[in-house]
Amino acid sequence: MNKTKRSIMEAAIETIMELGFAQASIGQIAKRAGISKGVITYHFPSKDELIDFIVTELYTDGAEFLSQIMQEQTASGMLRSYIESNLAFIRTNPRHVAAVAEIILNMRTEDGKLRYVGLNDDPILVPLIEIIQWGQREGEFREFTDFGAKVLAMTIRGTIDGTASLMMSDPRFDFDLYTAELITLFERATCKMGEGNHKEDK
Amino acid sequence: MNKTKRSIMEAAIETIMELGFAQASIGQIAKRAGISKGVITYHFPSKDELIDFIVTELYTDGAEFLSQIMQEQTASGMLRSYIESNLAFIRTNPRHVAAVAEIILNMRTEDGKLRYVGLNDDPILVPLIEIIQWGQREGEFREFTDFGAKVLAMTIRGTIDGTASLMMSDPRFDFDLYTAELITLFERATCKMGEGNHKEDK
Amino acid sequence: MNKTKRSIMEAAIETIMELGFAQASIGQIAKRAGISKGVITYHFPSKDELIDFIVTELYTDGAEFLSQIMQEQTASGMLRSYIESNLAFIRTNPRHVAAVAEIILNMRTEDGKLRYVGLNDDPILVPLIEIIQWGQREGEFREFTDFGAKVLAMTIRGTIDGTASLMMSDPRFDFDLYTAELITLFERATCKMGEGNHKEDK
Amino acid sequence: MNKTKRSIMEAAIETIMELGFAQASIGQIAKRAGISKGVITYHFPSKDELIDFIVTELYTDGAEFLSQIMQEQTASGMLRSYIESNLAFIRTNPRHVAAVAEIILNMRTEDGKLRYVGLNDDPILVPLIEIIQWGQREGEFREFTDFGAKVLAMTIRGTIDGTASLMMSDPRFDFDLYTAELITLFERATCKMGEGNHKEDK
DNA sequence: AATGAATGAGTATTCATTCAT
DNA sequence: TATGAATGAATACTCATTCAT
Repeated sequence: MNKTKRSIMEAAIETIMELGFAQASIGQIAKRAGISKGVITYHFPSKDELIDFIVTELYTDGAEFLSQIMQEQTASGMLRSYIESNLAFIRTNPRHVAAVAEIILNMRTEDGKLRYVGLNDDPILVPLIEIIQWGQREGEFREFTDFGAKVLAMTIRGTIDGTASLMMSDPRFDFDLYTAELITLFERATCKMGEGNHKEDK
Repeated sequence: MNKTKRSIMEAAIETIMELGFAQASIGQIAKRAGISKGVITYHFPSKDELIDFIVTELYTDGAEFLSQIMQEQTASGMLRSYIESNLAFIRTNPRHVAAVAEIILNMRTEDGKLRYVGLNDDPILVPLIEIIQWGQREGEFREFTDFGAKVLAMTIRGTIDGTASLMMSDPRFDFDLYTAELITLFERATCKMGEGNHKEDK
Repeated sequence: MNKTKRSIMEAAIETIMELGFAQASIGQIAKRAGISKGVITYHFPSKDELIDFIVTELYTDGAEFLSQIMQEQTASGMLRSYIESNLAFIRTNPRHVAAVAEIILNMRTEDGKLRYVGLNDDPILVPLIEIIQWGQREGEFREFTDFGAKVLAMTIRGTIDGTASLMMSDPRFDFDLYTAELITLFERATCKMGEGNHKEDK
Repeated sequence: MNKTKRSIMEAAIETIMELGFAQASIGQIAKRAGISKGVITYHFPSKDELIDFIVTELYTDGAEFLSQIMQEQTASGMLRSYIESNLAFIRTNPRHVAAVAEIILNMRTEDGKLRYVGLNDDPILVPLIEIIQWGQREGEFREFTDFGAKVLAMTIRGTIDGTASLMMSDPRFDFDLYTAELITLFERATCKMGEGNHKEDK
């Protein structure tokens, strides 16, 4: 919508990727946007609000993109869909995703505490844990303790969250292959023994 | 050996944990060490050298600690040993490990490039990849493409690397249970179908 | 043109004169300019660039001022003109000249070497040496070895360069008289014996 | 006499020559002397006293060396002797002389004023002025106003004072030739017309 | 005599923010 | 809307000096 705000956001993402969050000063962002510093503080009363805008924008995009996940009939289908759609979203804008990851890991409040909830915090893991527990109840997945389900969920989430920077650091990164490998990996990690997974990874 | 240097290192680790790498200024570190800023620059000519000291010290400790991994007869034993010993090392000094993770993710050179090789860089993954390929050759593990082995290695490494901050953010963190769960998870992810792993994780 | 840059330059000159180059900190300059330190680094990205600006500005002014020297018909006229115009230029802005002399004598690069070519370096002496050699060829001046011409040139240049600080340390300094005395002195030093210089110095 | 003090002085001179006065910190001096900083402050309660020692030592040496100047019968002989002996002294220890010149030009008191009297101050010029006025009274030299005599004295002194750094910046510097050229130059500048100085400087 | 450790004031520079135009 | 100027706090680092050993 607001063209200037978006272009500032793009420049900020570019700057964060290039210099890291801590070095992404308003001056550097303005330089990359080809505007003066004042323009930024005009559109974003404070730097915090610019950062917030970048994060929120990604979450809004993400929520929309990911709203169609939960239409699978089986838990393993759901897990596959979860991984596929998350990675697909990352693929649409890896720079934005990677920048927000940088922000989340580094942005702090005045008293030094992380400003955004960690990537491994419960609310984020809930959907995954629910998939796992559903699969277990249905007999599709192996046994999991509550803690085991959480550990798996964290592993999956952590792997997904690492994808964007992985993708950007390797120009020949094969996204489809990577997705297939991860799905295989986590299907193996969840399935019951003796009951092979017959799916042909796309 | 050198008491002051170690106490400065401890204070630096504490500061990085509390405020994050970017906010861990010499002033803040000195305050936590209960000394004046000058003492730090006396012992470490530049902040970079202090950071380097913190990183190197951990690597030295780690190299010693991990030197006894490779004594298993089977690939799955080796994988288990790899995970166990890495986590055990993290357990000995999670704050130091977490601080170094912060450093590696954030420390940059003047031109904005990451100063330390990323956690997912090949050299770090090599031992893991070799274990996986060995298990596959021996018929212990399932089939892996080269890329598949690398993806698994990255997943394992990423999960291990996330442990320290996980451990510190949760005071009731059950280390043994977490270790067992991860071993189970990755044994499942590697084993052949139909040939269950019968080991009861300790 | 740029008012603030010029006022910063003026304050810097004043500070260098008052405290010396080494003590002329950005803080002191800002204090004398009645502005905050930030203004200086806003207009001059680094202190070196401020210093460079001060030096270059003087050289630009000087080049313009001195461009009309070389219109005399005789070597002794030229020498007189050289001295007169150099001193006249110093008179226009002795503080600036004296400050730049301080800078040239003291400004060093990181490795400790003088940053600006010395006042006695060849390029600066060339015009003077040419005048002397011309006068000798024409039979106006006495005999000079190459080295003798250079020594004389250094003496003349050194005397001229010392004028600004001389002038400023003595409030009753008589500029015209000083100029006349120097011209007499160096005419005597160059002229052939027995052929008096009959000019009445202005 | 005191070996350590002298070696510290030598190191200080070396440091001042290499880095300039402003950068000649106690640390740098200690490094060049191969001792710890503490040794310096042990022997010299403050840096100022070290500097004073360096200056005083040179003046003591100089006073002794120059005490035999005034034994010439004529003013022009005296002038020649003055120049010769001053240059000869500089030749004995050009580094010390150059370092002290650096000190005199840069050392300041707390309030920013030059600590040592300038090189062009009256007391230093008095002997030279007396020689000139004597030569004029005796009819050996040309007419000089009081101010003219002072200007000449300043020129001579300035030229002599510049010799040390000149000498050190040029490894092929020919001291004897330089001395001869200066003597010729200033004899010409003082002599009456028509009464040539017939000496052929070697 | 000599040393290493420690201190605190001072340095240039970076930067988010404010403001007048 | 947009800009350039200005501010003041914070940063890493330097250094003369003090002190215990």
